[in-house]
Amino acid sequence: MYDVNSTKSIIRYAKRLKNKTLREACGAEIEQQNYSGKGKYGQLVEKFYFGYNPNSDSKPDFEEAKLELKCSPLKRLVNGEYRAKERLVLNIINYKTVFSENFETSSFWKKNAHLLLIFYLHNQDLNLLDYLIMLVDDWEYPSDDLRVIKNDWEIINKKINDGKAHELSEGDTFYLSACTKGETAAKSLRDQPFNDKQAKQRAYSFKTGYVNHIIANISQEENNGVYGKIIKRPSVLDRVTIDEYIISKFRPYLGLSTKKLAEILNIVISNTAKNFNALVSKRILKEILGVERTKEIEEFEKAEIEVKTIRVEQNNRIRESISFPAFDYTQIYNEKWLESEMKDLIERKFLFIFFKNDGNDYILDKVKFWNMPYSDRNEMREVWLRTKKVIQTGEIVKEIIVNSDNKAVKYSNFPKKTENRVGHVRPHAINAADTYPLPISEKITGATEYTKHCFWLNWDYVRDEIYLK
DNA sequence: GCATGATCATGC
DNA sequence: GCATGATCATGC
Repeated sequence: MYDVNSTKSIIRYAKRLKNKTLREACGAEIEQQNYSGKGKYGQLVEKFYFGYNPNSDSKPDFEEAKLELKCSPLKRLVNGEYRAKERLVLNIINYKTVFSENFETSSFWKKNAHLLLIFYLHNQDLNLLDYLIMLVDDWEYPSDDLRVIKNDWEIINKKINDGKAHELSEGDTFYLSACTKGETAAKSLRDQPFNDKQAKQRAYSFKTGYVNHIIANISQEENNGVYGKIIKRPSVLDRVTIDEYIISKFRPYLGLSTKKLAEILNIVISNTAKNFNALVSKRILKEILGVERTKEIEEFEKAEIEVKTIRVEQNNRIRESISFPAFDYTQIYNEKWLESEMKDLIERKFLFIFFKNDGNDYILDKVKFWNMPYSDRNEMREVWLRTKKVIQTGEIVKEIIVNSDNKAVKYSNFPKKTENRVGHVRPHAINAADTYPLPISEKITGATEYTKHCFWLNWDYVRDEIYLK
């Protein structure tokens, strides 16, 4: 089979799984398997392909070869490409011991310095024994990634040392994050060393964006050049962190108008677009950070950074609240908050680019990385729960009013801006006829679909908590 | 002036 | 053709 002392031998043996299913690759005994739960696939591979019993040791799975085995699902996009279905969850963070660790000697590094990765194509219609294994390879971190990951690890450790384990968020970090682990909030509470408050159990994980980068590397898709890097030389990150580096790149352009910036950076965009500033700022972002126009910013993709462009008026008023993508009513109906798309979204790291009105034009004013504090995420949870309730009851329409243009305007029961300091729900569609299906028919109208809506961050929240802070 | 519903240009 | 990242429009 393979030599447990030889990294090469293990990897070679693992690669034979490619283009097979577990049913094909393992003996008949796998048919009688009796494993369950989320890590089931990995357990089956360990037991029936590699022939050892799964453990939850602090050591790597292949101790002698210092290799940690990880199995993770892929999904297929409409255009036929493959992407990570979810983040890659690594070892659990033991709040009581990690605070005294150094990165180099940490439980994270001891276990995960060298990964053996098996990516299979998830398909909810199939038995998991019949999932097709698409990619198998080992993974060691490129030096620029490793610098970011080490800094991420230190950010997480600092928060635990500051007695803020309960406030940890995926948005605190770039590639390596502290993701929640466990079915329900109550079941997963743990003690932390420097605060009496219990904290949700969390595990180190690689963000989905970072896993996509690993996949692209392994399958050598990256050679077709979809990504452009900000960090050209990894040693840059010896002196500054990645966020400091990015902010410093903006500094020479602060105070310049969009018009001037477009001129300097040779950007031609018709100014009739509602997202004119956003398009300009995206282009500016790439020009300033030295990324080709046609390419995506690699570090932003890996860290799943949400870029938001904001116009600020002279009196600091921000005219518009901040939208997110339209949500799927049925999805929210079936989700729990902890596994919800919205929780994922607001736990992300944001890059806010503020343009301020100086009377004539909008001036590049402030550039700021931000992620939502713990208490505000809890408020957003209330907005989400209220939204879910409205969908569940089917009581969506509050009233329909015919306006002066003889058009019917629908008013909903979704959470309003006045109800919550942080966020609200409003339409986000091409027009009122642009809808998504409802899981429960609308009570008053009987409609089975409803105008697309999304969650918004309140404009005054953005002003007070992000722009002015 | 603000809350809330409606809508638009762009790019993939 | 549709999602995205926004801004516009109306009425109180």
